[in-house]
Amino acid sequence: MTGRDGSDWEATNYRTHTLGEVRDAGAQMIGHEVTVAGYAEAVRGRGAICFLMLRDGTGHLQAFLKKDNMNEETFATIQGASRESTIQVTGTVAQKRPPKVAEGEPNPPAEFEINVTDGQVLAMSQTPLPVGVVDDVHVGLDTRLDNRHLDLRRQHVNAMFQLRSKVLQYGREHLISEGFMEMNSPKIIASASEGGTNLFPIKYFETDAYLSQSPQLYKQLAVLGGLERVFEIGPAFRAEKHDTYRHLNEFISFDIEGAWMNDEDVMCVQERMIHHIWSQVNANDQNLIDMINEYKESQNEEKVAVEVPSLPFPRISYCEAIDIVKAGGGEIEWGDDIESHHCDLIAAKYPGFHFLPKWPMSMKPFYIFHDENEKGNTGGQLSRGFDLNYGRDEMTSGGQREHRVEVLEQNLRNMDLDPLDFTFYTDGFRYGAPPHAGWGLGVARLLMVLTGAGNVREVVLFPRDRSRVTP
RNA sequence: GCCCCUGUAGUGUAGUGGCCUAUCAUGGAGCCCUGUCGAGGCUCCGACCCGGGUUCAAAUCCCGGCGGGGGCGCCA
Repeated sequence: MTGRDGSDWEATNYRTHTLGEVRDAGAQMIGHEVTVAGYAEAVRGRGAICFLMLRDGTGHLQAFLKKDNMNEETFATIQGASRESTIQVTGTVAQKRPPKVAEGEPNPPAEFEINVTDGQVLAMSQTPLPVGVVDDVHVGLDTRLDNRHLDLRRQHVNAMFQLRSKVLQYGREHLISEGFMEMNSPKIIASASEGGTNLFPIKYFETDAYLSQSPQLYKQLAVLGGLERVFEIGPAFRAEKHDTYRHLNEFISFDIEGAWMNDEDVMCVQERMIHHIWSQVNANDQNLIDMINEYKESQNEEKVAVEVPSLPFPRISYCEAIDIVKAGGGEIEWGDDIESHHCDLIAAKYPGFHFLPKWPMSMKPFYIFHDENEKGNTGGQLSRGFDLNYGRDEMTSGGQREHRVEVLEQNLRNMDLDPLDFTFYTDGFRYGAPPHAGWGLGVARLLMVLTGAGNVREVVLFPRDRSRVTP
């Protein structure tokens, strides 16, 4: 049986063929008996015949039911099924009667259908649907998320999550090709791993613990332990009361860390990975992009195009970025954070992917490396920390890490943190430590770019934000 | 935490103190027709977030609560 993307699926007890398979290979299957199953997208016809439009994960196919050809009761049950009910039918593949075309118009390519001889309703759908699956009415995001199980059946939404899976696949694929290995770090941690951000406290037996805000310190320990090149795709939790289109309190972070590398080295890894992802999507997944665009068109939204970015991505150092913002009329001084409205000014010049390397050390966490000889134009200490932005939005934050344990401990003290709270981490540096670097990328942010989604919640299955913990 | 906007059938909307017995689309129920194909035709169903207040009169104005959206802040 042919599955999604042409993959080979074993027949199951519920179907011998997928709908997409009959749709595509119907010409060779005419007269063959098949059993298929799917959701009832439409059930038309109330007389002696009935058209049942079925949908499964591979596509749509019409089933044609005639009272004379089957058990009367079975016919009546299927004819009376509500939209989205799951239905299994058995019948023979036939060529569909061609539609009437105007004089002189070319005949459309042959289509196929199933002449049903038997079937059953597997589960009847309740009516009315809280979210129409094929209806051309706009649905608010909140309603959609409350009914994600149905929202997900909508073609363009489904396509977004297929695309998400592809992006992760291509990203993995690329990193593995560069010698990175996949790892997992604990999500239950004993103390604030970095300070700064707010953690979710949890009860861990008789002691207090927190949900991990980042795999940062653990992936470094793995590298120090000799794994050299690691990556992790996993959840990160932030207890911040933000409420924007791009923040969530639980998100999937795509992290890497590599030994014997500096900030520039890992920026190169990242741009090669993103280039690979875009190239692969461009080559293999235009059908998913088309589904998304089909919907955008119906809503009069701007369509998305997968433009493979050229390498290398522009590098705009923090100092340069400040100059650009100032030249654009923005109010900013060296040492200030580059905020969203500042990013708009930079994005006007660099609309696509661009790195922002060499931030002031004072703005970066204690584990970021700095070279005492690298100072900003006002004399402030620079770091080897960088961001990757797409337009106004931050995708990644990364950098070379501090591998000198005495500097690490001094950095902690400089940031009012107690080195004694971090011995689980700093101990890893006491017996020789390779210089290393890495980054963390927000998967959903990347998906927003690729799908043109205006809200990060659209590309996260069950988003967790300030006011949503269900479903 | 701050500011602005907003809440009408299952869904998405129209509505600017009396023209509201509340619009339209989609949907649901049913009938007719039917090898339809975004099927079509007809009938019906279905809503003003909650609680106060102003007024002769409130979906509409005011206050509070709850929900939603946007912006800011916060944010390795």
